[in-house]
Amino acid sequence: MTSAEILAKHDIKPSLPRVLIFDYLRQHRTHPTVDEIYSSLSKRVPTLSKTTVYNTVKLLSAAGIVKTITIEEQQARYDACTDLHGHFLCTDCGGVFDFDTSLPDSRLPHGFTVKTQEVYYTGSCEHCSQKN
Amino acid sequence: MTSAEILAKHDIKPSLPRVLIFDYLRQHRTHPTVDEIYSSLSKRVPTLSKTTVYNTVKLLSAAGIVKTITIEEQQARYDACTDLHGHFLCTDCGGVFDFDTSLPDSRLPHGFTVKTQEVYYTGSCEHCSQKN
DNA sequence: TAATTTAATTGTAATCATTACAAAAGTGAA
DNA sequence: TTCACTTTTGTAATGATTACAATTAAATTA
Repeated sequence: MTSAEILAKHDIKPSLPRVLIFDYLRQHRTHPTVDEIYSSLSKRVPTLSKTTVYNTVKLLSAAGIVKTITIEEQQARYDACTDLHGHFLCTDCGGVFDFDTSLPDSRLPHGFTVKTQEVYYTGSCEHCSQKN
Repeated sequence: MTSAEILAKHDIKPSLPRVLIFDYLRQHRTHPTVDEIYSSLSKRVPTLSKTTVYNTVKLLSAAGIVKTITIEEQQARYDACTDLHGHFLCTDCGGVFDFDTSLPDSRLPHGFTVKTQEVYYTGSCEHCSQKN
């Protein structure tokens, strides 16, 4: 399914900036920050505003078609893959990697309603582990 | 074990501000922010600096006796309880609640070394679920 | 104890990600 | 075209965090 179709299905008008940003996230599974999205796209679309990137990732995240990754204090990252998987932050090189995971077995307090579930690990990636 | 003893055991000199801050976190299991810690303690210790709170929670977190909770974009929260449990952010009222959880069954890429593991859920707490 | 070194704390000033907001541009209907 | 509405943009705030230099406190040495 095209990005425009997915946006439309979620009642988001598939304007050019929105399609570009969503496309970028679907094609770059590196958990980019707003700055990375903006820097890459503004080369091809010089009129793009960073505010639009902020607005759009918030919109896509609220619609549930993009996940906001808050594994770092400094800035948020975004992921268009909403299938179940964990995120691993290498505190040496700063990279964020996917890993396979189940959901944990959780007992929530009574009456709580779940919207999102995230599994975050930190440590050292293979490359940085070897250097230490 | 007293806070001072725990600090000493981790080679952290138990200065007054450090003991106060660690004590505060051990007694207030509400996942306070730096601002909340500072506001509460500065009433009794007017000379306390917010920078010291930042320095100290970073120090305690690096020592592994405090967990940094990055479930929100806006600001970090801190938790002196390092036993296994999940954190639930109510996106309506902003509260952060503990819940019982196992660790998920994860397959990490080869060679990765794990330092911390976090399970974050978002949604609505019981109180806010009822209002909706 | 006094002098000296080292570590911890403080206050202020930056930094920088994010948001607020109002103006400009785009879109669609009548 | 004109009007109403939505989206985008640029700039200016906001606010959490960090950098840094100065002060204070603690530990060490003579």
